[in-house]
Amino acid sequence: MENNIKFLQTVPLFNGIDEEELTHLLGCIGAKKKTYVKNEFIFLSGDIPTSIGIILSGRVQIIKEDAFGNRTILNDLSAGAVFGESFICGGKFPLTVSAQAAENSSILLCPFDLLMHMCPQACEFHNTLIRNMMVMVSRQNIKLLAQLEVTTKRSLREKILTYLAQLAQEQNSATVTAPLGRVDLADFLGADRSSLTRELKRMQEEDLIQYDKNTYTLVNAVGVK
Amino acid sequence: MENNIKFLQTVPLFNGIDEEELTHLLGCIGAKKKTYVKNEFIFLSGDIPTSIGIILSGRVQIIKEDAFGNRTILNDLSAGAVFGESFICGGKFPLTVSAQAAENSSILLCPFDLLMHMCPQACEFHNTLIRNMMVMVSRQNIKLLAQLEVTTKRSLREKILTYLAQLAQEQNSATVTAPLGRVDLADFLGADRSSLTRELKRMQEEDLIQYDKNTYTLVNAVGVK
DNA sequence: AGTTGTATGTTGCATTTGCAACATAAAGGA
DNA sequence: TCCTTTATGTTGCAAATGCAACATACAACT
Repeated sequence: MENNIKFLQTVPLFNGIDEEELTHLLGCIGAKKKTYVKNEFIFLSGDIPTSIGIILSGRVQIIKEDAFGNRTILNDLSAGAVFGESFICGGKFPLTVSAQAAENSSILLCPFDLLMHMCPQACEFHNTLIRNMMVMVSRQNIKLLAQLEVTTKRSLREKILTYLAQLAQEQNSATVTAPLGRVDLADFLGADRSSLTRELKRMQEEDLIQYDKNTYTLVNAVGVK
Repeated sequence: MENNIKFLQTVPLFNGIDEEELTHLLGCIGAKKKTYVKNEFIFLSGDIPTSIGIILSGRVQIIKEDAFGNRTILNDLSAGAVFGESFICGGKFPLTVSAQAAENSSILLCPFDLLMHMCPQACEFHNTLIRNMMVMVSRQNIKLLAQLEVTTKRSLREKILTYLAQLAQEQNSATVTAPLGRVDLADFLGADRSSLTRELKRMQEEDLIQYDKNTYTLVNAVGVK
Protein backbone atom coordinates (compact mmCIF):
# COMPACT_ATOMS: atom_id res chain seq x y z
CA MET A 1 0.00 0.00 0.00
CA GLU A 2 2.93 2.34 0.70
CA ASN A 3 3.74 2.98 -2.93
CA ASN A 4 0.09 3.63 -3.53
CA ILE A 5 0.14 6.43 -1.00
CA LYS A 6 2.70 8.30 -3.03
CA PHE A 7 0.48 7.96 -6.05
CA LEU A 8 -2.66 8.91 -4.19
CA GLN A 9 -1.07 12.14 -3.05
CA THR A 10 -1.00 13.23 -6.67
CA VAL A 11 -4.75 12.65 -7.04
CA PRO A 12 -6.77 15.90 -6.97
CA LEU A 13 -9.11 14.50 -4.35
CA PHE A 14 -6.29 14.40 -1.82
CA ASN A 15 -4.83 17.76 -2.66
CA GLY A 16 -3.42 19.45 0.43
CA ILE A 17 -3.51 16.34 2.57
CA ASP A 18 -0.11 15.12 3.65
CA GLU A 19 1.22 11.60 3.76
CA GLU A 20 0.50 10.81 7.38
CA GLU A 21 -3.00 12.19 7.22
CA LEU A 22 -3.73 10.26 4.09
CA THR A 23 -2.38 7.01 5.50
CA HIS A 24 -4.46 7.53 8.61
CA LEU A 25 -7.56 8.41 6.64
CA LEU A 26 -7.44 5.39 4.35
CA GLY A 27 -6.87 3.07 7.28
CA CYS A 28 -9.56 4.73 9.34
CA ILE A 29 -12.29 4.39 6.72
CA GLY A 30 -11.12 0.94 5.61
CA ALA A 31 -10.16 1.57 2.01
CA LYS A 32 -9.55 -1.64 0.08
CA LYS A 33 -7.59 -2.32 -3.06
CA LYS A 34 -9.28 -4.62 -5.52
CA THR A 35 -8.44 -5.78 -9.03
CA TYR A 36 -10.89 -6.22 -11.87
CA VAL A 37 -10.43 -7.99 -15.18
CA LYS A 38 -11.45 -6.38 -18.43
CA ASN A 39 -15.22 -5.97 -18.81
CA GLU A 40 -15.87 -6.74 -15.15
CA PHE A 41 -18.39 -4.46 -13.48
CA ILE A 42 -17.18 -2.40 -10.53
CA PHE A 43 -20.44 -0.64 -9.76
CA LEU A 44 -23.77 -1.75 -11.11
CA SER A 45 -26.66 0.52 -11.99
CA GLY A 46 -29.32 0.31 -9.31
CA ASP A 47 -26.94 -0.31 -6.41
CA ILE A 48 -26.70 2.21 -3.64
CA PRO A 49 -23.00 2.89 -3.40
CA THR A 50 -21.13 3.31 -0.14
CA SER A 51 -17.68 3.66 -1.64
CA ILE A 52 -16.09 5.84 -4.22
CA GLY A 53 -13.59 4.24 -6.57
CA ILE A 54 -10.13 5.58 -7.29
CA ILE A 55 -8.30 4.14 -10.26
CA LEU A 56 -4.79 3.05 -9.29
CA SER A 57 -4.09 1.54 -12.69
CA GLY A 58 -6.04 0.55 -15.78
CA ARG A 59 -9.09 2.16 -17.31
CA VAL A 60 -12.73 2.40 -16.31
CA GLN A 61 -15.79 3.39 -18.30
CA ILE A 62 -18.95 4.84 -16.88
CA ILE A 63 -21.75 3.44 -18.96
CA LYS A 64 -25.49 3.36 -19.20
CA GLU A 65 -27.30 0.38 -20.64
CA ASP A 66 -30.98 0.39 -21.44
CA ALA A 67 -33.52 -2.39 -21.75
CA PHE A 68 -32.80 -2.77 -25.46
CA GLY A 69 -29.11 -3.35 -24.90
CA ASN A 70 -28.09 0.05 -26.20
CA ARG A 71 -24.93 1.08 -24.46
CA THR A 72 -23.85 4.65 -23.90
CA ILE A 73 -20.39 5.57 -22.74
CA LEU A 74 -20.65 8.49 -20.38
CA ASN A 75 -17.04 8.69 -19.35
CA ASP A 76 -13.71 7.09 -19.99
CA LEU A 77 -11.42 7.29 -16.98
CA SER A 78 -7.79 6.41 -16.39
CA ALA A 79 -5.40 6.24 -13.43
CA GLY A 80 -6.01 8.87 -10.76
CA ALA A 81 -9.64 9.38 -11.65
CA VAL A 82 -12.42 9.05 -9.11
CA PHE A 83 -15.86 7.69 -9.84
CA GLY A 84 -19.15 7.16 -8.05
CA GLU A 85 -18.69 10.33 -6.02
CA SER A 86 -21.79 12.16 -7.24
CA PHE A 87 -24.07 9.48 -5.91
CA ILE A 88 -22.33 9.49 -2.54
CA CYS A 89 -22.03 13.26 -2.25
CA GLY A 90 -25.53 13.99 -3.45
CA GLY A 91 -26.82 11.96 -0.54
CA LYS A 92 -27.00 8.23 -1.15
CA PHE A 93 -28.74 7.86 -4.46
CA PRO A 94 -29.02 4.55 -6.28
CA LEU A 95 -26.64 4.52 -9.19
CA THR A 96 -28.22 5.34 -12.53
CA VAL A 97 -25.05 4.25 -14.32
CA SER A 98 -22.57 1.41 -14.13
CA ALA A 99 -18.79 1.40 -13.86
CA GLN A 100 -17.02 -1.20 -15.94
CA ALA A 101 -13.32 -2.03 -16.27
CA ALA A 102 -12.29 -1.22 -19.84
CA GLU A 103 -9.09 -3.18 -19.24
CA ASN A 104 -7.59 -5.04 -16.30
CA SER A 105 -7.61 -2.47 -13.55
CA SER A 106 -6.64 -1.94 -9.97
CA ILE A 107 -9.14 0.08 -7.97
CA LEU A 108 -9.05 1.53 -4.49
CA LEU A 109 -12.50 1.36 -2.96
CA CYS A 110 -12.93 4.02 -0.31
CA PRO A 111 -16.02 3.83 1.91
CA PHE A 112 -16.71 7.55 1.75
CA ASP A 113 -20.29 7.17 2.71
CA LEU A 114 -19.73 7.77 6.39
CA LEU A 115 -17.00 10.27 5.76
CA MET A 116 -19.27 12.50 3.75
CA HIS A 117 -22.23 12.35 6.04
CA MET A 118 -20.67 12.38 9.48
CA CYS A 119 -20.21 15.48 11.53
CA PRO A 120 -17.83 17.98 9.91
CA GLN A 121 -15.53 18.00 12.94
CA ALA A 122 -14.43 14.41 12.32
CA CYS A 123 -10.92 15.23 11.19
CA GLU A 124 -9.13 18.46 10.60
CA PHE A 125 -8.59 17.65 6.94
CA HIS A 126 -12.18 16.61 6.45
CA ASN A 127 -13.08 20.02 5.15
CA THR A 128 -10.20 19.96 2.72
CA LEU A 129 -11.55 16.72 1.37
CA ILE A 130 -15.03 18.14 0.89
CA ARG A 131 -13.66 21.21 -0.80
CA ASN A 132 -11.62 19.04 -3.18
CA MET A 133 -14.67 16.98 -3.86
CA MET A 134 -16.71 20.07 -4.64
CA VAL A 135 -14.15 21.21 -7.18
CA MET A 136 -14.03 17.79 -8.81
CA VAL A 137 -17.76 17.36 -9.03
CA SER A 138 -18.07 20.86 -10.46
CA ARG A 139 -15.58 20.05 -13.18
CA GLN A 140 -17.34 16.80 -13.88
CA ASN A 141 -20.43 18.90 -14.26
CA ILE A 142 -18.80 21.09 -16.88
CA LYS A 143 -17.65 17.98 -18.68
CA LEU A 144 -21.15 16.58 -18.75
CA LEU A 145 -22.40 19.86 -20.18
CA ALA A 146 -19.86 19.51 -22.96
CA GLN A 147 -21.08 16.03 -23.69
CA LEU A 148 -24.65 17.26 -23.75
CA GLU A 149 -23.61 19.85 -26.27
CA VAL A 150 -22.51 17.01 -28.52
CA THR A 151 -25.45 14.68 -28.02
CA THR A 152 -28.14 17.32 -28.50
CA LYS A 153 -26.88 18.17 -31.97
CA ARG A 154 -29.52 17.39 -34.56
CA SER A 155 -27.38 15.58 -37.10
CA LEU A 156 -24.58 13.05 -36.86
CA ARG A 157 -22.29 15.33 -38.80
CA GLU A 158 -22.80 18.12 -36.32
CA LYS A 159 -22.17 15.74 -33.45
CA ILE A 160 -18.88 14.65 -34.97
CA LEU A 161 -17.78 18.20 -35.68
CA THR A 162 -18.73 19.36 -32.21
CA TYR A 163 -16.87 16.47 -30.64
CA LEU A 164 -13.78 17.07 -32.75
CA ALA A 165 -13.91 20.80 -32.05
CA GLN A 166 -13.92 20.07 -28.34
CA LEU A 167 -10.94 17.77 -28.69
CA ALA A 168 -9.18 20.38 -30.80
CA GLN A 169 -9.67 22.95 -28.10
CA GLU A 170 -8.47 20.59 -25.38
CA GLN A 171 -5.43 19.49 -27.33
CA ASN A 172 -4.93 22.94 -28.84
CA SER A 173 -4.46 21.54 -32.30
CA ALA A 174 -6.53 20.97 -35.41
CA THR A 175 -5.14 17.46 -35.49
CA VAL A 176 -6.44 15.42 -32.62
CA THR A 177 -6.27 11.89 -31.35
CA ALA A 178 -9.52 10.51 -30.00
CA PRO A 179 -9.30 8.31 -26.92
CA LEU A 180 -12.08 6.13 -28.29
CA GLY A 181 -12.24 3.66 -31.16
CA ARG A 182 -15.16 3.49 -33.59
CA VAL A 183 -17.39 1.30 -31.47
CA ASP A 184 -16.93 3.37 -28.34
CA LEU A 185 -17.08 6.66 -30.20
CA ALA A 186 -20.40 5.68 -31.74
CA ASP A 187 -21.72 4.83 -28.27
CA PHE A 188 -20.42 8.12 -26.95
CA LEU A 189 -22.14 10.08 -29.69
CA GLY A 190 -25.30 8.07 -29.33
CA ALA A 191 -25.16 6.88 -32.92
CA ASP A 192 -24.89 3.70 -34.92
CA ARG A 193 -21.37 2.51 -35.64
CA SER A 194 -21.84 1.95 -39.33
CA SER A 195 -23.56 5.30 -39.67
CA LEU A 196 -20.57 6.88 -37.98
CA THR A 197 -18.06 5.30 -40.34
CA ARG A 198 -20.20 6.24 -43.32
CA GLU A 199 -20.52 9.85 -42.26
CA LEU A 200 -16.80 10.12 -41.51
CA LYS A 201 -16.06 8.89 -45.01
CA ARG A 202 -18.44 11.42 -46.51
CA MET A 203 -16.90 14.21 -44.53
CA GLN A 204 -13.48 13.23 -45.77
CA GLU A 205 -14.72 13.12 -49.35
CA GLU A 206 -16.14 16.59 -48.90
CA ASP A 207 -12.79 17.65 -47.50
CA LEU A 208 -14.20 18.68 -44.15
CA ILE A 209 -11.91 16.40 -42.20
CA GLN A 210 -9.12 13.96 -42.75
CA TYR A 211 -8.60 10.94 -40.59
CA ASP A 212 -6.62 7.80 -40.13
CA LYS A 213 -7.56 5.36 -37.39
CA ASN A 214 -8.36 7.53 -34.38
CA THR A 215 -6.48 10.61 -35.50
CA TYR A 216 -8.56 13.33 -37.06
CA THR A 217 -7.67 16.62 -38.68
CA LEU A 218 -10.17 19.40 -38.99
CA VAL A 219 -9.74 21.04 -42.37
CA ASN A 220 -10.43 24.77 -42.46
CA ALA A 221 -11.04 24.71 -38.75
CA VAL A 222 -11.75 28.10 -37.30
CA GLY A 223 -10.34 29.16 -33.98
CA VAL A 224 -7.57 26.61 -33.83
CA LYS A 225 -4.21 26.64 -35.45
CA MET B 1 -33.98 42.62 1.54
CA GLU B 2 -35.32 41.43 4.92
CA ASN B 3 -38.17 39.42 3.46
CA ASN B 4 -35.71 37.89 1.04
CA ILE B 5 -33.62 36.57 3.91
CA LYS B 6 -36.54 34.47 5.11
CA PHE B 7 -36.86 33.03 1.67
CA LEU B 8 -33.15 32.45 1.23
CA GLN B 9 -33.07 30.42 4.42
CA THR B 10 -35.23 27.85 2.70
CA VAL B 11 -32.77 27.53 -0.17
CA PRO B 12 -30.65 24.35 0.06
CA LEU B 13 -27.46 26.32 -0.43
CA PHE B 14 -27.98 28.04 2.90
CA ASN B 15 -29.02 24.99 4.83
CA GLY B 16 -27.79 25.14 8.39
CA ILE B 17 -26.91 28.81 8.27
CA ASP B 18 -28.99 30.99 10.58
CA GLU B 19 -30.53 34.35 9.89
CA GLU B 20 -27.79 36.53 11.36
CA GLU B 21 -25.05 34.61 9.66
CA LEU B 22 -26.83 34.79 6.36
CA THR B 23 -27.49 38.51 6.63
CA HIS B 24 -23.88 39.07 7.48
CA LEU B 25 -22.68 36.85 4.68
CA LEU B 26 -24.72 38.52 2.00
CA GLY B 27 -23.68 41.96 3.13
CA CYS B 28 -20.06 40.92 3.44
CA ILE B 29 -19.77 39.57 -0.07
CA GLY B 30 -21.92 42.30 -1.57
CA ALA B 31 -24.85 40.33 -2.92
CA LYS B 32 -27.08 42.40 -5.20
CA LYS B 33 -30.66 41.96 -6.24
CA LYS B 34 -31.36 42.58 -9.88
CA THR B 35 -34.42 42.17 -12.06
CA TYR B 36 -34.50 40.85 -15.60
CA VAL B 37 -37.25 41.02 -18.17
CA LYS B 38 -38.32 37.98 -20.14
CA ASN B 39 -35.65 36.76 -22.59
CA GLU B 40 -32.95 38.93 -21.06
CA PHE B 41 -29.60 37.23 -20.58
CA ILE B 42 -28.27 36.97 -17.05
CA PHE B 43 -25.04 35.17 -17.85
CA LEU B 44 -23.60 34.94 -21.31
CA SER B 45 -21.60 32.05 -22.69
CA GLY B 46 -17.93 32.95 -22.79
CA ASP B 47 -17.99 35.21 -19.74
CA ILE B 48 -15.96 34.27 -16.72
CA PRO B 49 -18.47 34.45 -13.91
CA THR B 50 -17.70 35.87 -10.49
CA SER B 51 -21.17 35.50 -9.07
CA ILE B 52 -23.65 32.73 -8.69
CA GLY B 53 -27.29 33.53 -9.28
CA ILE B 54 -30.11 32.67 -6.93
CA ILE B 55 -33.63 32.96 -8.27
CA LEU B 56 -35.83 34.97 -5.92
CA SER B 57 -38.79 34.90 -8.28
CA GLY B 58 -39.47 34.05 -11.88
CA ARG B 59 -37.90 31.39 -14.08
CA VAL B 60 -34.49 30.98 -15.66
CA GLN B 61 -33.31 28.68 -18.41
CA ILE B 62 -29.77 27.47 -18.89
CA ILE B 63 -29.24 27.27 -22.60
CA LYS B 64 -26.61 26.56 -25.17
CA GLU B 65 -26.68 28.19 -28.56
CA ASP B 66 -24.45 27.15 -31.41
CA ALA B 67 -23.22 29.01 -34.48
CA PHE B 68 -26.21 27.86 -36.51
CA GLY B 69 -28.69 29.26 -34.02
CA ASN B 70 -29.72 25.88 -32.69
CA ARG B 71 -30.79 26.31 -29.13
CA THR B 72 -30.63 23.64 -26.49
CA ILE B 73 -32.30 23.95 -23.14
CA LEU B 74 -30.11 22.41 -20.51
CA ASN B 75 -32.12 23.34 -17.50
CA ASP B 76 -35.30 25.04 -16.49
CA LEU B 77 -35.06 26.63 -13.05
CA SER B 78 -37.54 28.32 -10.76
CA ALA B 79 -37.47 30.21 -7.46
CA GLY B 80 -34.87 28.99 -5.01
CA ALA B 81 -32.61 27.48 -7.64
CA VAL B 82 -28.97 28.40 -7.97
CA PHE B 83 -27.09 28.66 -11.24
CA GLY B 84 -23.58 29.32 -12.44
CA GLU B 85 -22.08 27.53 -9.47
CA SER B 86 -20.21 24.83 -11.38
CA PHE B 87 -18.12 27.36 -13.21
CA ILE B 88 -17.28 29.17 -9.99
CA CYS B 89 -16.65 26.06 -7.92
CA GLY B 90 -14.65 24.25 -10.59
CA GLY B 91 -12.20 27.11 -10.47
CA LYS B 92 -13.08 30.08 -12.65
CA PHE B 93 -13.95 28.60 -16.01
CA PRO B 94 -15.49 30.64 -18.81
CA LEU B 95 -19.14 29.80 -19.13
CA THR B 96 -19.98 27.29 -21.84
CA VAL B 97 -23.67 28.02 -21.43
CA SER B 98 -25.89 31.05 -20.99
CA ALA B 99 -28.57 31.85 -18.43
CA GLN B 100 -31.67 33.53 -19.78
CA ALA B 101 -34.76 34.78 -18.00
CA ALA B 102 -37.70 32.67 -19.21
CA GLU B 103 -40.04 35.24 -17.68
CA ASN B 104 -39.61 38.43 -15.74
CA SER B 105 -37.39 37.41 -12.87
CA SER B 106 -35.74 38.71 -9.77
CA ILE B 107 -32.23 37.37 -9.22
CA LEU B 108 -29.83 37.66 -6.32
CA LEU B 109 -26.29 37.88 -7.65
CA CYS B 110 -23.83 36.65 -5.05
CA PRO B 111 -20.14 37.24 -5.72
CA PHE B 112 -19.09 33.80 -4.57
CA ASP B 113 -15.85 33.90 -6.44
CA LEU B 114 -13.79 35.08 -3.51
CA LEU B 115 -15.82 33.11 -1.05
CA MET B 116 -15.09 29.83 -2.74
CA HIS B 117 -11.42 30.45 -3.28
CA MET B 118 -10.37 32.23 -0.13
CA CYS B 119 -8.88 30.48 2.82
CA PRO B 120 -11.29 28.05 4.49
CA GLN B 121 -11.02 29.81 7.85
CA ALA B 122 -12.83 32.89 6.55
CA CYS B 123 -16.03 32.33 8.49
CA GLU B 124 -17.21 29.61 10.74
CA PHE B 125 -20.08 28.70 8.44
CA HIS B 126 -17.90 28.76 5.36
CA ASN B 127 -17.44 25.01 5.50
CA THR B 128 -21.17 24.49 5.77
CA LEU B 129 -21.59 26.49 2.62
CA ILE B 130 -19.03 24.42 0.73
CA ARG B 131 -20.63 21.23 1.94
CA ASN B 132 -24.03 22.42 0.76
CA MET B 133 -22.55 23.39 -2.54
CA MET B 134 -20.98 19.97 -2.93
CA VAL B 135 -24.31 18.28 -2.38
CA MET B 136 -26.04 20.57 -4.86
CA VAL B 137 -23.44 20.19 -7.57
CA SER B 138 -23.52 16.42 -7.09
CA ARG B 139 -27.26 16.37 -7.57
CA GLN B 140 -26.95 18.58 -10.59
CA ASN B 141 -24.51 16.00 -11.85
CA ILE B 142 -27.03 13.21 -11.45
CA LYS B 143 -29.59 15.33 -13.24
CA LEU B 144 -27.26 15.90 -16.16
CA LEU B 145 -26.68 12.16 -16.36
CA ALA B 146 -30.42 11.68 -16.61
CA GLN B 147 -30.59 14.18 -19.43
CA LEU B 148 -27.75 12.42 -21.20
CA GLU B 149 -29.70 9.23 -20.92
CA VAL B 150 -32.45 10.90 -22.90
CA THR B 151 -30.37 12.63 -25.53
CA THR B 152 -28.20 9.62 -26.36
CA LYS B 153 -31.21 7.55 -27.33
CA ARG B 154 -31.02 6.60 -30.96
CA SER B 155 -34.60 7.43 -31.97
CA LEU B 156 -36.96 10.25 -31.19
CA ARG B 157 -39.53 7.81 -29.91
CA GLU B 158 -37.06 6.39 -27.42
CA LYS B 159 -36.11 9.88 -26.32
CA ILE B 160 -39.71 10.75 -25.66
CA LEU B 161 -40.39 7.53 -23.79
CA THR B 162 -37.25 7.90 -21.70
CA TYR B 163 -38.13 11.48 -20.86
CA LEU B 164 -41.69 10.60 -19.92
CA ALA B 165 -40.50 7.62 -17.89
CA GLN B 166 -38.23 9.90 -15.91
CA LEU B 167 -41.08 12.32 -15.27
CA ALA B 168 -43.31 9.43 -14.28
CA GLN B 169 -40.77 8.29 -11.73
CA GLU B 170 -40.31 11.80 -10.36
CA GLN B 171 -44.02 12.45 -10.14
CA ASN B 172 -44.79 8.87 -9.20
CA SER B 173 -47.59 8.64 -11.68
CA ALA B 174 -48.15 7.35 -15.18
CA THR B 175 -49.83 10.64 -15.94
CA VAL B 176 -47.37 13.46 -15.90
CA THR B 177 -47.27 17.15 -16.61
CA ALA B 178 -44.22 18.34 -18.46
CA PRO B 179 -42.76 21.69 -17.41
CA LEU B 180 -41.96 22.45 -21.04
CA GLY B 181 -44.10 23.30 -24.05
CA ARG B 182 -43.53 21.83 -27.52
CA VAL B 183 -40.85 24.28 -28.59
CA ASP B 184 -38.84 23.94 -25.41
CA LEU B 185 -39.37 20.20 -25.18
CA ALA B 186 -38.05 19.76 -28.70
CA ASP B 187 -34.98 21.80 -27.79
CA PHE B 188 -34.52 19.75 -24.65
CA LEU B 189 -34.69 16.49 -26.56
CA GLY B 190 -32.44 17.81 -29.27
CA ALA B 191 -35.06 17.30 -31.94
CA ASP B 192 -37.09 19.25 -34.44
CA ARG B 193 -40.37 20.62 -33.16
CA SER B 194 -42.51 19.38 -36.02
CA SER B 195 -40.87 15.97 -35.81
CA LEU B 196 -41.73 15.89 -32.14
CA THR B 197 -45.39 16.71 -32.72
CA ARG B 198 -45.58 14.14 -35.52
CA GLU B 199 -44.01 11.41 -33.42
CA LEU B 200 -46.26 12.20 -30.45
CA LYS B 201 -49.26 11.85 -32.71
CA ARG B 202 -48.03 8.52 -34.02
CA MET B 203 -47.43 7.25 -30.53
CA GLN B 204 -50.94 8.20 -29.56
CA GLU B 205 -52.33 6.46 -32.64
CA GLU B 206 -50.41 3.35 -31.69
CA ASP B 207 -51.83 3.68 -28.20
CA LEU B 208 -48.45 4.01 -26.53
CA ILE B 209 -49.29 7.31 -24.91
CA GLN B 210 -52.14 9.72 -24.56
CA TYR B 211 -51.64 13.41 -24.28
CA ASP B 212 -53.36 16.73 -24.13
CA LYS B 213 -51.30 19.91 -24.15
CA ASN B 214 -48.42 19.22 -21.81
CA THR B 215 -50.02 16.39 -19.91
CA TYR B 216 -48.99 12.91 -20.96
CA THR B 217 -50.14 9.49 -19.90
CA LEU B 218 -48.00 6.44 -20.42
CA VAL B 219 -50.21 3.58 -21.51
CA ASN B 220 -49.14 0.14 -20.32
CA ALA B 221 -46.31 1.74 -18.42
CA VAL B 222 -44.28 -0.70 -16.41
CA GLY B 223 -43.03 0.13 -12.96
CA VAL B 224 -45.44 2.91 -12.28
CA LYS B 225 -49.01 2.79 -11.18
C1' DA C 1 -62.67 43.98 -30.12
C1' DG C 2 -58.66 44.28 -32.77
C1' DT C 3 -53.84 43.65 -33.43
C1' DT C 4 -49.65 41.54 -32.94
C1' DG C 5 -46.60 38.07 -31.69
C1' DT C 6 -45.78 33.51 -30.30
C1' DA C 7 -46.90 28.58 -29.84
C1' DT C 8 -48.67 24.72 -32.04
C1' DG C 9 -50.35 21.57 -35.69
C1' DT C 10 -49.83 19.71 -40.46
C1' DT C 11 -47.75 18.04 -44.65
C1' DG C 12 -44.55 17.04 -48.68
C1' DC C 13 -40.08 15.96 -49.62
C1' DA C 14 -35.22 15.07 -49.73
C1' DT C 15 -31.89 13.42 -46.76
C1' DT C 16 -30.13 11.07 -42.93
C1' DT C 17 -29.93 7.32 -40.18
C1' DG C 18 -30.53 2.86 -37.95
C1' DC C 19 -30.40 -1.81 -38.96
C1' DA C 20 -28.93 -6.08 -40.83
C1' DA C 21 -25.77 -8.71 -43.17
C1' DC C 22 -21.42 -9.63 -44.73
C1' DA C 23 -16.26 -8.84 -45.74
C1' DT C 24 -11.90 -7.61 -44.05
C1' DA C 25 -8.42 -6.31 -40.69
C1' DA C 26 -6.36 -6.31 -36.28
C1' DA C 27 -5.51 -8.11 -31.78
C1' DG C 28 -5.05 -11.54 -28.30
C1' DG C 29 -4.32 -16.42 -26.81
C1' DA C 30 -3.15 -21.20 -27.11
C1' DT D 1 2.00 -19.86 -36.18
C1' DC D 2 -2.77 -20.76 -36.16
C1' DC D 3 -7.07 -19.89 -34.24
C1' DT D 4 -10.51 -17.15 -32.08
C1' DT D 5 -12.35 -12.97 -30.97
C1' DT D 6 -13.10 -8.32 -31.59
C1' DA D 7 -12.89 -4.06 -34.22
C1' DT D 8 -13.66 -1.93 -38.46
C1' DG D 9 -15.35 -1.13 -43.21
C1' DT D 10 -19.12 -1.56 -46.72
C1' DT D 11 -23.69 -1.59 -48.72
C1' DG D 12 -28.81 -1.97 -49.59
C1' DC D 13 -32.93 -0.65 -47.82
C1' DA D 14 -36.79 0.90 -45.18
C1' DA D 15 -37.93 4.06 -41.80
C1' DA D 16 -37.13 8.19 -39.27
C1' DT D 17 -36.18 12.82 -39.26
C1' DG D 18 -34.93 17.62 -40.36
C1' DC D 19 -36.55 21.30 -42.98
C1' DA D 20 -39.50 24.50 -45.10
C1' DA D 21 -43.84 26.34 -45.73
C1' DC D 22 -48.22 27.23 -44.30
C1' DA D 23 -52.57 27.14 -41.32
C1' DT D 24 -54.52 27.60 -36.94
C1' DA D 25 -54.82 28.53 -32.04
C1' DC D 26 -53.66 31.05 -28.15
C1' DA D 27 -52.04 34.85 -25.32
C1' DA D 28 -50.71 39.57 -24.38
C1' DC D 29 -51.35 44.17 -24.99
C1' DT D 30 -53.59 48.44 -26.62
